Amino acid sequence: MKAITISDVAKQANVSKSTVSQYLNKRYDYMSEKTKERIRQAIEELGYQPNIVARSLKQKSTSTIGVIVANILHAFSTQVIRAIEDICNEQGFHIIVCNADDEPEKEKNYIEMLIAKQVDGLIIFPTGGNIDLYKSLMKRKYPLVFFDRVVEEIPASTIMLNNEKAIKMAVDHLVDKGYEQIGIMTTSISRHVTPRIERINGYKKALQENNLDFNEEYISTLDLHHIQQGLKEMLSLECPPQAIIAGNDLTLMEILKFTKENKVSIPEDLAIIGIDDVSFASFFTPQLTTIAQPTFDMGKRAAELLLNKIKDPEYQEKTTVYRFEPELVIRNSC
Amino acid sequence: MKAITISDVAKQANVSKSTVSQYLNKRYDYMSEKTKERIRQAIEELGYQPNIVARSLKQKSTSTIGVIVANILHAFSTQVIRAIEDICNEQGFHIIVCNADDEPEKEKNYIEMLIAKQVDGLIIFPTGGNIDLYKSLMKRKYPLVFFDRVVEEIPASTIMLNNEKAIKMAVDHLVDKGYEQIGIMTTSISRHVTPRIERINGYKKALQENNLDFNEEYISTLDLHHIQQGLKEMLSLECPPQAIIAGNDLTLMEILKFTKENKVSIPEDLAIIGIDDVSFASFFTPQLTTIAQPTFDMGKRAAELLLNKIKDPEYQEKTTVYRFEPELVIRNSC
DNA sequence: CTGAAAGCGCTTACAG
DNA sequence: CTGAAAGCGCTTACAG
Repeated sequence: MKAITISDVAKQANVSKSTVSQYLNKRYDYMSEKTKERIRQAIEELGYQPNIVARSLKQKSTSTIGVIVANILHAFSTQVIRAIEDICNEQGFHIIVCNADDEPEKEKNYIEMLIAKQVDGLIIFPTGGNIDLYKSLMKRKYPLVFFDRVVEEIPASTIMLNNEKAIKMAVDHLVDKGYEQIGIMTTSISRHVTPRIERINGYKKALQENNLDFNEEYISTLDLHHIQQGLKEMLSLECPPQAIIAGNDLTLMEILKFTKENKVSIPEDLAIIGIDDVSFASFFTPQLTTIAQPTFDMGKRAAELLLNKIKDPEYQEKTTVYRFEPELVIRNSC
Repeated sequence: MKAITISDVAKQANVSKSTVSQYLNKRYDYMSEKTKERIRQAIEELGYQPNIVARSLKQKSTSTIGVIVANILHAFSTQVIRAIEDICNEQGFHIIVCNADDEPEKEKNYIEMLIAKQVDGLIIFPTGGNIDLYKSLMKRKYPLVFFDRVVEEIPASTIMLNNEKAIKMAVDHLVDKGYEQIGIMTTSISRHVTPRIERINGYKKALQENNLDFNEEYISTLDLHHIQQGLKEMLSLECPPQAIIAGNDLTLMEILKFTKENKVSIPEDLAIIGIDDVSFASFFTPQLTTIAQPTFDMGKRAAELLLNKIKDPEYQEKTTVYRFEPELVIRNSC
């Protein structure tokens, strides 16, 4: 079974390929009704479907964008992808999603592969490990939007949560509730991942603003599988924290596993507030107070920005970092 | 900034395009070391990247497969996608993921779009609403694997959970624990979604095998946003069930929301067992007993099957429906 | 060991 | 109102 091409349609309809192509692209300017009808019929009879690869080669545009997330295990990534997909779908774009697993090497391969596949633009949660590559993309004016992480030196549009505000909301809420020894846990910052850094800095600032003492031992930045151990140590301090801020969903889940196994009751023994509004927050026992990110809006904006850049290469944005506001969802875990 | 093409490289290296192409495709058979080296250098100096769109047009293969899930909100879908991606990545394939939202119309558009984009094969969680289209794919021998849903009349390879066994494990476990009034809730079966149908049937069978009475009122198949109401009604029966089987993760979450809001305690007032091992099962209070699906293996198999078919169009499989075995994870909710 | 030529399936500027 | 021709960037069978 050979594929049907535009030539077959042209032959069947007794017109030239050019005319069929005009028809397909709805450039009917001067096309006679009869011709249109003949082509329509031929297409139907043959079950013709245009080959988009051929069109892409000629037009130098694939109507496809690449999305490279740092770690697909965070529910945050999934939600953002969903939002991006929604917007792209409305505009006839497809997305190819890749998961860099926080490894610069994988990220590099994916970027190169996606470019070779001629995607029209890229949304990247950058690992931060490929500065030269990012730079060359910028120089080539490749449509590019960064997500969730700022890369110093690279003036690409970047979608971010207002992380300092998020932490400040968490600290302020805990203070309101009467807590003074407040700890923070998040996943490793060895690669200087922006949100984690900003959350730690925001934490220090917020303590100051509330005139609370800062205690280095109340900060933990560990790999996922060391978090439970880290929490154990923090709780064994002479003066352990009364409340913990979980820096993201996976960290929160590790903390909850620990409290469950060790019968630490929330919030009596330990108050908890998490960043990222996890799916089970509302029916967990106790119901979990969280700082929600506007994931859908953030993904939507990233997609819109990128599509604008793709459609108009001269498109100039005003700012380069777009900050989104977090929301405090008060429940019962603190 | 014009893109660098194979002609530029050829010129720079003082060889023909053919030779560069041979080099790129590692057909070094008789290529002299000197030529190789010159080409290598030219590529490096120019920063050349092959245009895969052009190659695809010529080779009639895009090294890309399409995955259309019925509903991306089920964690099951996400996990399966992850597994598919892992396998594809190993073999140099990319995936384009689409979400049909359980709407046949959307599914149809996606299938046609993906074919127009010349994907090499398709993994579909079929809505069941496009029989003719599925048939035409089969006739054209388009590499195709169905997932999670059987479509009668279409003899495509299909990856399935052993749903009857899953339910039987759930019922048996509940019976072991002394429960006799066992209900089941799942999302709507109006479109004859296989797993839901099989789960309901398996439920009836399992009751019989355990010599339990069957009560029509203990079966609920409702849209997600009516589940809480449905549960309320079931619990208001004169003789309400003592245990409920949740047919999937989203159903389980609705049930848990209800029990939380109405202070129904688990398992004292109501025992619960869920199909799909939700992320919070191990640290929920009480810890949730579930029937886990081997999602990773299932996704992996789907990808392997499809890739085999793509590589060898004559590839003949033995069976057409592949059943995977569920696993009972005993915790404390029943 | 390497090159010239044809062709993949489209689109588009131009001619008539 | 419609068609012939060139070209997008590759690959490949064949010739030498």
